[in-house]
Amino acid sequence: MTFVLVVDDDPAMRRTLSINLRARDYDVETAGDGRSALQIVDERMPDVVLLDLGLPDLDGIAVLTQLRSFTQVPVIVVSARTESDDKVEALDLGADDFITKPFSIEELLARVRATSRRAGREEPDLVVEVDGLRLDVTDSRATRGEDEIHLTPIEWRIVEVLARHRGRLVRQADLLTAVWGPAYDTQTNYLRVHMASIRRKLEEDAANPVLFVTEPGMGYRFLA
Amino acid sequence: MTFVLVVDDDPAMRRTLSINLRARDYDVETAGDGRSALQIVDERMPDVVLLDLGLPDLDGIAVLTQLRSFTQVPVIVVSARTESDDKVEALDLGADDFITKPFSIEELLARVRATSRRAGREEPDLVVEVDGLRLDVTDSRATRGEDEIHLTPIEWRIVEVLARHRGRLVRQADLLTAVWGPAYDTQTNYLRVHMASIRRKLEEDAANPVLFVTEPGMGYRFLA
DNA sequence: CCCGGTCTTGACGCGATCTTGGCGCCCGTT
DNA sequence: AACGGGCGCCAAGATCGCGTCAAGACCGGG
Repeated sequence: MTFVLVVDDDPAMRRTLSINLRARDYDVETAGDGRSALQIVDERMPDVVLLDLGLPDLDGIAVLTQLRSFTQVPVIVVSARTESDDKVEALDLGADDFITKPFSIEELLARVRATSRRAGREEPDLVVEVDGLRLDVTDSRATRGEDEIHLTPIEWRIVEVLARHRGRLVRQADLLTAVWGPAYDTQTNYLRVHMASIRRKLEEDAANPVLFVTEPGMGYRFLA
Repeated sequence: MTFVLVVDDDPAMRRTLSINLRARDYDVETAGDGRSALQIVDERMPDVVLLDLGLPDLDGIAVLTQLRSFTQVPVIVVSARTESDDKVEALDLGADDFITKPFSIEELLARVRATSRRAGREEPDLVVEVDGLRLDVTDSRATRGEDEIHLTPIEWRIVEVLARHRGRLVRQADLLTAVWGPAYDTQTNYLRVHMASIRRKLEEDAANPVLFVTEPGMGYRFLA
């Protein structure tokens, strides 16, 4: 998932952007001033930064300069001022794009897409290894030693959800909606059947599961 | 020296931009319509293209689409229309930046600098060799031993995407958007047909593919 | 204007995958 | 001891996804 940092001193703007970005499946963090923005970038390294120029403490331009001193993170500068000088300065300082308020959410999203696409962003794989078994969830690849293990799409989706909540209980309802969508039938045994085949493929001893354990009446849990 | 292609139907605009760009030591070529623009890009491969949307023959959007079908050259779209839809469309089609008329020459120059700077991180040639087969993706050339193998534009785009993610699973949706743009039809068999012809040309035994393997329900994977 | 290459679109068959219903076991409750 | 909920398991049938083929649309060049 793409991680976007929104830097703006106006809480309403932060809120609007957050809601819209999250609705498109972006992971969003916000900052209201330059210092916290720099800190967040340093700690969490976003995929894209939306940077408003009018900040209370540091000038946006100063933030950009400091950002560029330690990272190449893609930055889209947002500004109410349309003066050309601002744009020139921002772009020359290393901004990747520039957008003036007011703007449509669609345009912003398009610029975010374009920018993160250019940056060739790649998220690190979600990989789980336990004795011989290796599960690369993002790559949908499972191996035990040298042997490839083939999982079907549905099996991967189940494993993925469980792996993302590694160690924690995932309720049946959550698992069902995650894999089959919200319109699933409560009274099915989808899970029982598919969990069985997952265990056959991934467990050493499918009859005594160690990795994929069931919590009767509640759900399943992936131990790694 | 940076080589810029200016595409605009207004001779006065071409002239103004040329003068200003040349004054900054850019090498400039101009085109007044879409066809000649495409031809120039094909023959001389500029470092940056300034593309006006209002062209006499082809729509600027159409030019952009065609450009993107054979090159990743950085494109800055210039338009008099400020409607957000235009921007969204242009950016999603692969434009690198968007600027609306009227603009100051300084802003334009800054965007040109920013765009060509970004493009400057150039990638090494992508060449794959496996037994007799040699795929030079950057060059769009394929050979087996001494024999040239001809791939069509779409086939190259598919191969390119897969080769860039060599060994990793590329999901159908990603492949589709990479080749046909974001507005693809989910229920199509583009991929099936084109993968078939790619295999006929590149695999030793097309019926038992070794290089381009399919992961049913998920996507394709290029093994090298 | 025709022609060759390319891309799209629909249809079909086959194998993999998913669904569905039923059965038996374990275990806690009555 | 009987019962029932919850689960693993199985196997048959339905469905899906893919490769394949062929016909038509489209496009650029001669």
